[in-house]
Amino acid sequence: MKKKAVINNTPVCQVRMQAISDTMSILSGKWKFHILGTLIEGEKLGFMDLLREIDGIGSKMLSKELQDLESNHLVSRTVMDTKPITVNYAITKYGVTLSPIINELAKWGIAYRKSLHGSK
Amino acid sequence: MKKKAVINNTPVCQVRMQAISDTMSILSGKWKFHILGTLIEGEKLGFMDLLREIDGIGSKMLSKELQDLESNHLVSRTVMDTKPITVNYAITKYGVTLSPIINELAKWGIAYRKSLHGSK
DNA sequence: GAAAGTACTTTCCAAAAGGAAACTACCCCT
DNA sequence: AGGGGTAGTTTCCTTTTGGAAAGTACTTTC
Repeated sequence: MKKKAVINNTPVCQVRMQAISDTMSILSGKWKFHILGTLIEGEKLGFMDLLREIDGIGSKMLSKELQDLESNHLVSRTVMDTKPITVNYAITKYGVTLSPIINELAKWGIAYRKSLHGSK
Repeated sequence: MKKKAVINNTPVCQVRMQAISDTMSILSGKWKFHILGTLIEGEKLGFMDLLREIDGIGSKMLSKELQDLESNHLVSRTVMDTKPITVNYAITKYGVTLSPIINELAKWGIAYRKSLHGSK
């Protein structure tokens, strides 16, 4: 008799797995968390500000990632009609709902560093 | 006067950012969360079990991801001396500490689906 | 009118990630 | 000795990701 599949994959598990995939696909890429984290700290930053704040990122990636985040309503983009045209990027109310995730990731990462230290 | 950098990037922020990068690099790749999630549900699964449980994964990826997870002590691998040799994979005590992250990701993803539904 | 600042986009390329299929190797059963 | 199960590894290929550098366009300041 051949084992056919799915033992633990109940509907509940499937939904959870799908949900995790959704979240991760929205937050995928090397820079999403850096951008979100920076925007959560310093509200309302311009493109060049972000370029300076986020060490190592290039303008192509910053532009692309901001578009991704904007299309998912996590970040807002407002063109100001100042003398030299400026653009304000900010986290949205919805973007702030990611805070628990970001906090858990940071907490775990900090504990991870400590555990490496302790085990040596 | 040229703007030089780092407005909000205080030491605290730097540490948080680093921690998030650490966590994400450990959990990187398409399959890590699927594997961890499956192992958290059904404890002690064999290689072929995982291959069947995780829809779409191939043996190469499964093998590689399991090695990654094992080297970070999130998953244990035990060779059983049964008649046809079998191997037990299980989450470690340490791996279970990822639960809060996984739960937050799932929670957010479920809410995200609902918000898509509601806005239409 | 040249330099410098705003905000990007485009091109070109290298590296990383991931998948399909085949292959190894060993054991059990009939 | 052939079929089926265990646990992987290897090869070859395509897709995705990301980076460096240069270019666009428009404005203010010296």
